[in-house]
Amino acid sequence: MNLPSALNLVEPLDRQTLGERAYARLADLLMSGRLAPGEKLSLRAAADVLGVSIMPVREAVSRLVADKALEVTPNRAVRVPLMSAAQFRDLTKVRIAIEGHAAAQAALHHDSNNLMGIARAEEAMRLESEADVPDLPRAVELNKTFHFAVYAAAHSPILVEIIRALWLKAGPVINLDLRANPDRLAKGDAIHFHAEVRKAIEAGNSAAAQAGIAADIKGAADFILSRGGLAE
Amino acid sequence: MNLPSALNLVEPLDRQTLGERAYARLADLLMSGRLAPGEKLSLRAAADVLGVSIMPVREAVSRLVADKALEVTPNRAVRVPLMSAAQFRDLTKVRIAIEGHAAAQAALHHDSNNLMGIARAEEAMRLESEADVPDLPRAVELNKTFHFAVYAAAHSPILVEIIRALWLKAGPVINLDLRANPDRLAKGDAIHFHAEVRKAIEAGNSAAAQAGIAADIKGAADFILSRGGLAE
DNA sequence: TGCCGTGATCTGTGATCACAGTTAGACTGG
DNA sequence: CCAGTCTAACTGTGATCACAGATCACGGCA
Repeated sequence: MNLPSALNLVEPLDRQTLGERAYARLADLLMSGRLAPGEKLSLRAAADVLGVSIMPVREAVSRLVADKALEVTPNRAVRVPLMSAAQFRDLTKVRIAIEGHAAAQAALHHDSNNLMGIARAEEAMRLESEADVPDLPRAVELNKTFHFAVYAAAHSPILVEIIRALWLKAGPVINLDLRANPDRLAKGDAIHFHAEVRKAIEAGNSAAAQAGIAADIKGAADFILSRGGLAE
Repeated sequence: MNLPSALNLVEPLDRQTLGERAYARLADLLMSGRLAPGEKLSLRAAADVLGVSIMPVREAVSRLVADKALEVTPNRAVRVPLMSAAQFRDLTKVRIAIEGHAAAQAALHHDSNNLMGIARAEEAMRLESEADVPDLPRAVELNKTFHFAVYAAAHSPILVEIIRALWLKAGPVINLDLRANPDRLAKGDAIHFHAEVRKAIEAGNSAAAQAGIAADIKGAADFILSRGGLAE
């Protein structure tokens, strides 16, 4: 190991396996709500769309099933799980606890990079939602960007990973709805809470950051529940 | 659906897939620390041991990799991840936050069934650790039983699932060590904290339940860290 | 008209094969 | 005795095939 000396900046040639890419693709579909609860997913059809054999898709799906972001029914059919109102309430409570905790940690442990990322993400989403004709899919994406910018500031990879898994479950329910209803975005609740969270984190006020995230999550969840589209 | 009339008590023939069984087996090995960090795992060898082809093992492993309970190195070798001290501290902090939260919820939402389960689990582990020659693997198992009896009392399936994933990561580090060192078990810290947790939950004292679990987790983690076996 | 058998077609699961990349060890040349 | 090379045995990944079970539409019987 004596010679190279020069280019140490060669990144290790990210050899992404097809399975990983398939996973990333499907996970994105779920998180952004383009796959609706109850919707079925055929391995072969998905493989066809992705232009690969079913093997990579199988790996991706088995991961998502492990995360309970997908489920395979006793009748051998893969679909995105239907969520009962009770389950959704449970999920929301857990999200408030964990994401709230992450926001509080972010207020305590952030660095300047984090602040910049959070501020930029907040502004991007604010601009989009104040546009005359907001691009809803883009708003959903920007909302995610903002939240994860906050959580990244907690400097806890494990926490971020857990939250990602939660979003994988919540995405189909929440974002499917948001896509169909510009109303709530226009109302500006999310924008308002996001600003509060940003200011709280900048001020190092962990309790306020936690409360802001909790209010944001609860607001969206109550909106979904009030529309009564959930089973049982 | 008019005719059967007779046996309504036929359980739906739990068709467990080979992949699931392989997953359960490997997950158990990890959680109980029988697979040490850094240890390599060959798909074909594992398939051979389990008496199946490599397909079910592949599914099981890809799930565990998704959970970061296993990892596949850039050189194509699956192994139990090595954990740095920093990562272990992060994991411990997250565990304290989440499992503490679950214990607090358990104190608030438990029912009598839960109390019975918790009391029974606590006693079983106390008896084992007070034996002349404690069966360490069994003690590890009973410790897990107790903790999950507590978390089940929170009545939040999602929370329990998250904690399970955390134990999958912590198992190899913590239980490998515990298996080799009866000292800490004999010292009785865990037993002491468990009793406190049980009493707190029975009394509906959420703060005390949370503190007890936190102390239990922190005690074990500090013990591991003090032995300095972790990298970096 | 209403119901039930039936077969074609689809499902996920599992096994097997092919392949490229890695590793370890014997071997060779200095 | 050590550095280098080459080979043989392994690794996970991906594709393909085989199969049992589920689904659904068609058609005939009541």
